[in-house]
Parts: sequence; structure tokens; C-alpha cells
Amino acid sequence: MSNEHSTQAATERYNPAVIEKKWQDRWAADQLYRTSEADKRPKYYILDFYPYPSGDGLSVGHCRNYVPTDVIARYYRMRGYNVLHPMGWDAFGLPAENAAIKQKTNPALLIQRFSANYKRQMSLIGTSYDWQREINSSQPDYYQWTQWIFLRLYHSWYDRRVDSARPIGELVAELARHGTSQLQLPLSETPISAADWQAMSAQQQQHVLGRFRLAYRSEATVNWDPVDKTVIANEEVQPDGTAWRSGAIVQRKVLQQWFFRITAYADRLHRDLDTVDWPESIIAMQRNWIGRSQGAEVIFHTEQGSPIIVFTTRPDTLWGATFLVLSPEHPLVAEVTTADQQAAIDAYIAQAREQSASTSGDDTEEKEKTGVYTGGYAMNPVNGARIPIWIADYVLMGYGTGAIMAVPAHDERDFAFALKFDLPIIPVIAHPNDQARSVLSAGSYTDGLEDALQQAGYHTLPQPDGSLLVQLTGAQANDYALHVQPYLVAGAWTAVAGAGWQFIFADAIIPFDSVAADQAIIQRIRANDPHVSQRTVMQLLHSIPAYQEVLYHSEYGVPINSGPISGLAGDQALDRTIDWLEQQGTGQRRRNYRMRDWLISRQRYWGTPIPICYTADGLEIPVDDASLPVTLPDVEHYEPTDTGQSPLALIDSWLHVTLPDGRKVTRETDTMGTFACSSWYYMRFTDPHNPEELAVRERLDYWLPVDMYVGGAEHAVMHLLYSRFWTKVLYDLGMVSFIEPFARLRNQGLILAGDGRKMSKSFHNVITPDEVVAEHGADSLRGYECFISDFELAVPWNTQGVPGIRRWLDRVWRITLTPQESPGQPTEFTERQLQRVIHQSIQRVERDILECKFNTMIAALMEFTNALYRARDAGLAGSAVWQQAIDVLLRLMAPVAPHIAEELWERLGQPYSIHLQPWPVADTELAAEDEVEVVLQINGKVRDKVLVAADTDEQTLERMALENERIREWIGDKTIRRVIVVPGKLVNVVI
RNA sequence: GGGGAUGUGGCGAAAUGGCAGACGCGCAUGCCUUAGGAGCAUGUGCCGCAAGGCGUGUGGGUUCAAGUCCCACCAUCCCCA
Repeated sequence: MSNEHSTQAATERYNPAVIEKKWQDRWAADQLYRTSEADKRPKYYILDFYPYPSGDGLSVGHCRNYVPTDVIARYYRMRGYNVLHPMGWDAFGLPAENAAIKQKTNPALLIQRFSANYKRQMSLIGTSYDWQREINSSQPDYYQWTQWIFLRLYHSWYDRRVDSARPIGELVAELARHGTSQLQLPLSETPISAADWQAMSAQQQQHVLGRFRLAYRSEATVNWDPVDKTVIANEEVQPDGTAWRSGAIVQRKVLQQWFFRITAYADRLHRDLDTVDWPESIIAMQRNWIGRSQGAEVIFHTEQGSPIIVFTTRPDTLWGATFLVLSPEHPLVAEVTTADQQAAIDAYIAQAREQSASTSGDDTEEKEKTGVYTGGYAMNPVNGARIPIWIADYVLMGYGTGAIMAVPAHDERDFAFALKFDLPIIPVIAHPNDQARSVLSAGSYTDGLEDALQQAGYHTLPQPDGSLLVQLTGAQANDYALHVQPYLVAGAWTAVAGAGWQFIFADAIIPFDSVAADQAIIQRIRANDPHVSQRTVMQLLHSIPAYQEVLYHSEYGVPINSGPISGLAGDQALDRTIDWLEQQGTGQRRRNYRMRDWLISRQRYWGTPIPICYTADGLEIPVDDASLPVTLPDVEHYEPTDTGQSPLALIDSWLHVTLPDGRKVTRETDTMGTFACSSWYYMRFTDPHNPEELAVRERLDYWLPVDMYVGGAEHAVMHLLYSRFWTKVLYDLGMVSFIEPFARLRNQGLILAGDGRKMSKSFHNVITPDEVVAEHGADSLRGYECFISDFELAVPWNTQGVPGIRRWLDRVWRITLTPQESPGQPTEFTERQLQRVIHQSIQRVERDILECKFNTMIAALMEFTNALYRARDAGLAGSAVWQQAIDVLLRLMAPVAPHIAEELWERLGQPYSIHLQPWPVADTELAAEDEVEVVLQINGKVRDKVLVAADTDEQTLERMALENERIREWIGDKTIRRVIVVPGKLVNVVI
């Protein structure tokens, strides 16, 4: 080329394909990113959610996770930290197994192939993982420890008295001496005496221990996925009743299943969220999922004398409990059912059983309430009232205690149920706003009432049907009644509803405050008017539209009609009632949780085998630690069976085992769901190939907890909750010394395709890193992944964006190697200014990395580059400050654009490698501005700007503003009311 | 129904209560070049010739000053029922 200069090398164009390959090979050969073991440096553990490797490979969307974490890892290395930044594979599970069945290939081989491709792509984009620490959750040297942790759970129970897991042997010893008497069991759990325990068979004892173990087997109605032919967890069932993975309509089946007792940790899982730096939305979702509610267990007794335990979050409403509802499966149903109700009850139970077996997905909200009266009664412990006992399928046996007290005046479902079945509804909590209504139907009063009420200050609203609606407060109810009564015609009535509840007749005023009053009022009205068919006061009021919206509320408030607690402040009422119940021995304080235990069994081949065997007479025999791992047999077929059994059940040679003592046992054939594998993998990275133990304690103590954990928000509940649970168990058992695994968590936003849809093979809109790297290089891809948007926001990929980053890198290349070429127009730019840009850039880039503001980090680097061009045009190229500026720019760029930074670093003659250089340190004084532009405002609107020394004081600024010509024009002859001065920012003159 | 997130130019977006639109994309004009998917320069929220006015989903409020704080609402998305 004619215009090529003699310095051939210097004018060479930026060619990412050549330099990226070159440096990646060199770094790999030098093991530049190999993490050393614990040393004296401070550590930083930065972890990505480990991926399930799919056959489709990575898209640019996945890179939104891996690039920013790589930037952070590289930044902390330059800061002198010992950085752990590993990668591994979530390799068990249905997708691999289904692909294996389809392709008739061993899933292990598929995972090997897919993960090799992931690794290739990750290397292609320049990530700095320490591949020496790669792990694969489907290999025996990994899942041996998954099984080992399972056994720790199996051998442990949760002791509420000390809020910790303990060895199950200690519980056995206690049961033999004291039974459950000292365990502080909830009232609803059946107690066992020491004598009971000692008299039990081994099978019965096993059953009792199953109520306490952290890993236990239990018969359960489970969600059966008919496509994947396996049980799935509640969390994996979507609201519409379809399966999370397969999309099939989930069926119910009753099977023996393994569970982890995560509910024992509900309170700690809830409480310890206070100690982590996580997105608020994730914390909210976890709290929501755990669903902690405070309340009490209350004992009602049947007329036969048996206790019915209910859990309620609103013991302050006990005086309004006008009936009980039992689940159809509740054990006391038989006892309380009277002979004449027996047939109806039997029919209802049969129907309910049939429904729950066939129902797919619960749309309980949508369904009409059904229920049947048992004929029996219970005593309300607070007031001795005799209240009817019903059964209904909206009360579930598996949730809470299988029985509820119904407070129809303050619970929506109970209200609907009571209206439908003629049950009394008595308000017991005053409405917080005290708003009441009264309706006078046409013809029920004589002329002059409306005027009289208006004169007395009441707000009256004539209704289209000729009736009169009066709005008042509960406090006015008595006064109102006295005004109305003289105008009522004989036999007519009106009510005050919503607050100040009462009924007004021409010859009586009856407060609506009890079941007795309810009956007295309705009978009186029915006696006067044979057309009234309603059986309760609330039904009657509900039939009048103007009353409907004030009849029911579920707010906290001051109790009314509630004996000793009437009139107390709402929050006191709750505590006082529970105290009272505890004194009377008719209840106790308790927390309840919506979260269920974690169902772990999967009837599939491709998972961690559950290390349990069974004797012929049904005893569980846990596998010895020394016999781990229980490995998956090599098989030809892994298709699931149609019977609900794992395919492992068909492999006789694997299934049958002879114990050292000669007993013949069979293996558990279910495998664990993959959330077990992912609940502890972050620990294994600290010591990934240790054959002797999960990890050496010193390494766990040095590296953990994870300092920064990054992945998609779709794992907000399950994975994170399960990991936290396992961490707490291992903490209780003294194996780790931290209570939360992930100190800081961030979710990267989703990258959508250019068409705004999800990137998906089926939409043919996937963009791969391979194609972007081939066209523009890895550094451009990395830069755009950072620059595309705020890290946590979802955003569509814009194919125009990468060339923009490419242009920036080109500009860096040219200004570094050939600053003398093709200068622009000369400008003013001093060495001092350049120095300031250097130090401000260090501050900005560093702050942005720490706050995960990767988009503005790139903007800062671009501005730094643009400043260099101005400095060049001002003749600064080659000066000492210039050299320093280039040096700092390359260091600041090294985390995001490691290849070009390394190449330019080498071409400048600097020692290998830039990634081993220290991060530059900002000098606050050099970063400080000495002149600032101060804005002059009139009434908050900018009217002029002046350049002043940065430290100009308030008085001077005010004087300058008031002397400013344009400001004086704006002031004119108006009076200055106030002058606000913010030094370094503005002067606002208020006129 | 409950909980959460998000609403700012043509687009992605910046912005401790203190100049709204940094940085980039796109676009426009010009320069350079045999050439351009290269580079350089200038411009680019809206109305207006200008002075100036208007402008961060909508409506209120607090404040000398609001994208930012408070209240109510609307829209979109996510989670839970």
C-alpha cells in the first residue's frame, strides 16, 4: 500500500482472530488462571450458577452471566486477591436422560460431549476459569459425596429445644428414657411414652423415627408427570397444573417417597435472609415461599371429649368462631358424626376422595364451596359456646392440623361458606375506619325522616329503588337509632352495619353482638314479614346490595363482642389471647409455614442413587459410608417404566445385595432429583478431587462462603433455598463454619432475541458466541455483553451493538500504537487535565465493577479513550503523562478485554502478563477538579453558567450570581426572596 | 386477589434531591479515500426565526429545586395463589 509507513508492525490493523488465539494458547500453557491453595492473601470466591450442558451449546444470552463474573474475577486478581473462579456441570437429570433415550446414547457420553462444547465456547470468549477444578455431578467421585450428605441427613433429627440438628442416636436414647414428653412437640403431634417406645417393634420404631429424621421415607400423594414418568416436586408444578419441564398435565399418585425435612429449618431460612446481600426481590420470593405465619394452636373439644387442634393466625378472632371445619380425612370425623348425618358424610367423603385422585392442579379458588354437617358439636374454649362441626374439602389434611376454626365475619372463605350453609356470622373485630351504613327501604318510614337526619348532620343518599342510604360512623350508631326510631312504621326495621352493629325496630333496638342476638333479630323480622326466608342476619343484610361491601373484612383492629379482650388495641389483643390460652391450657403459641418438605425421589435412571437398602420385612438399612458410592449400573436401556418404578428396579444384579451379616436386602431404586447435586457443589470446588472426604476442612474454611454468586432469577426459590438448607444442616453437624453459602447474589437479566422473544432453537433466533467471535472477536463480544444494558435488566440483543464496541477497541488500538497518525484539529487539553481523567477513570471503573454497573464501566473506558484523542490533538502524545494514561487505560481494560489489553501491553514492551499486574490506584487529589461550572438559576430554572474555582465559598458564589448580568436582567425590579447556594453546584435566586 | 420489577429521545440507556438525555447505536451533513460495512469533523428530545417555552407512563403532593421523595392511578413483565 502506498500510504504504509516504514514502521510496518505499528500500522498493522487490530485483528482479534490472530491475537485472541495466540494469547489463549499462551495463558493455557502457562496455567495463568490456576488457583493456588489457601495462602496469606485475602480470598475472593466468585461463582456462576453451574449449567446443565445441553446439546444446543451456549448462546450470547448465557454469556451475559459468564462475562461479567469473569470481569470481577480478573479485577480481584489484579487487586491481589487469591481468586477462586471455577466451573462445572449439573450433569444429572431429565434433559440428558431424555436426549440419551432419543439418541440411543449413554447419557454419560452425551454429557461429556455437551460439556466439552460448553468448555470450548467458554474458552473462546476468554473466560479465566481454573479448569483444574472442573466438576461433573454425574460422576461417582462427585455423587459419592451427595450420597454421603444424604446419609448425614438420614442420621440426623431436628431438636427444636436447641434449634439444631443432632445425631439420631441421641433421639433414640431420649425416647427410651422419656418418650416424647420433653421434646416440646406441637399439640397436633401424637405423643409417645417411654413405655410405648420400648414396646414397639423395630418397624414401629422406624416409623416413629421417620417423623424426626431430616431424610425420611413416607407415603405421599405426589405429582406424577406422565410424560417424564417420574414424580416431581410441588415447586416443579406450575399453577395451571402442568409440569415445569415436560408441560404435561400432572396427575396424583400415592407412593412411598423420600423427603428432606426442610420445614424444620423454615424459621432459620426465613430469619437468616437478613444476613445476606441479595436482590430484594429474591429475598421477598424466598420469604413468600416459606410463608411464615405467627399464631396459635387452639384446642376445641368435641362433645364426646376428644380434642380437635386447630391452627390459626388470628386467635384474636376466637370469639367469632361460630363453627369448625374438618378435612374429610380427619380422624375425628367418625366420632362426631351423628347417625342421621352418617349417610351424607359417607357420600361426601367418597366423593372428595375421588376428586382429589383425579383433580389435576388445584383451582380451589374457582370452585364452589361444598361441605356437609356432621351433626356434632364442639366447645369454643374462650366462651364455652356450642358450635357445629362440618367437613369440607377446602380444608386439607396435609396442611396445618387438618381442622380450622371458622370465623366467617373476618375470613373470606369462611364468610362464603357460612352464607351458603345458614351458619351464623358475628363480627368480632371493629373495622379500622369505623364507617357504617344504614338502609331504610321505601315505605318503612314516615315523612320527615330525611329532613330530621340531615338536620342532625347525617349524610343521606336516596337510592334509585326508593330506599334511603345513610352513611355514618359506628360511634354515631346509638344517636342515629334514637333519631330514626320515631319515624319507623310498625313492623319495619333498619340496621346499622359495618360498625356500631345494631337493628332498629319501632319498638326496640337490638345490638347485633352474639349468636343469640342473631337468632332473636332474624326471628323478629320473619315474624313481621313472612316473605323473609333468610336464616341469619348476615344473609338478610347480604341480600340488600347497599350493605354488601361493609359486611366482611379481614383487617386487624379492636376486638368487639369478645369478652375480656373487647376494646384492646389490635396488636395487644392477639398476644393477650395467646397468653390467656396458654394459661388455660387450651392452646399454645406456634409459628406455621406454608413451605412443605422437599420431595427428593425420582423414578428415573439418570440421578444419584439413594443409598438405602430394605430388608424383606421392611426395615431401612442405610449404606455404610465405607461402601459409598452406590454407583449406577451400566445398562442398555434407561427408559422409565409405566408402573411408577425406576428402571433400576428391573436390574436384578444391581437390585439384590447381601449384607456382611448375611442378610439379603434390596436397594432403593429411586434416584435423587438434581437439586440435591446442586445444593453443595459450591463446596466441592474448594477441593474438587478429594477421594477421602467432601473437602478438606481448612479449604472450606478458607474459601467459603461464596463472595459473589451470579445466575438467572429462575432459580430464585428452589436451588437457593435447598442450598441454604444443606448448608445449615452441615453447620449444625459441625462440618462447616458458615450459616449462609452465598454472601452476595446477583441475577443477570435475560437476553432476548432481536425480535423480542426468548432465544430458542424452535424460533430459529439464537445468536451464538461462536458467530459473534468469528466476526468481531471475543473482546468485542465481552464488551457488548457488559455494555448492552443494566446488568439485571432483560434486553433484546442488537446486532448493531457489537460493531460499536469493535470501533472503540479499534480506537484504543490506534491511539496506543500510532498516536501520531491522522490527528484531528488541534484543541486545548493540558497535562493536568489528562492526569485528572486518568484518576477519575480509575475511580469510575472500579466503583462500577464493585456495583455490577458494567454498562457504565464501558462508558467510562470509552470516555477515557475519547479524552486520549483530544490529548493527542493537543500535542500531548509521547509525554510522560501520556505514557501513564496508556498504561492505566490498558490495565483498566484488562478485565473486560483481556486479549487486546495483553497484546498492546506486549507491543509497548511491558513485561508479561498484564493480568499479573497490579490494579492502578486512584489519587483523590489528582482526580479532583480545580474548576467547576456553577449553574445560576432563577426560581429553579437555569439562566446562566459560570466557571469558578472548585473551592469558591458560598458568599462569593452568591455575590457572583447577584452581580451576573443575565441574572440581574431576570430579577429586574422584583424582590429577592431567598438565595440558595450549593457550593460547587449552583446558585438559585428565588424571586 | 397477594407480592415484586419496570416505564426517560428513533433504539440500548445515564443521572448522591441540584444543568435530564452521559456513553453507544442509528440517522443527517461535510471532509478524506481508487474504494468503504474504514477513518475524521459537525449535528441530532419536542415547539419556535428568535427570545423563550415544553419535556422522564398519568394525576396530585412535599421542596428554593423532583426522573429521583410521598400519595393515588395506568400499562407491561415476573413470581405466588
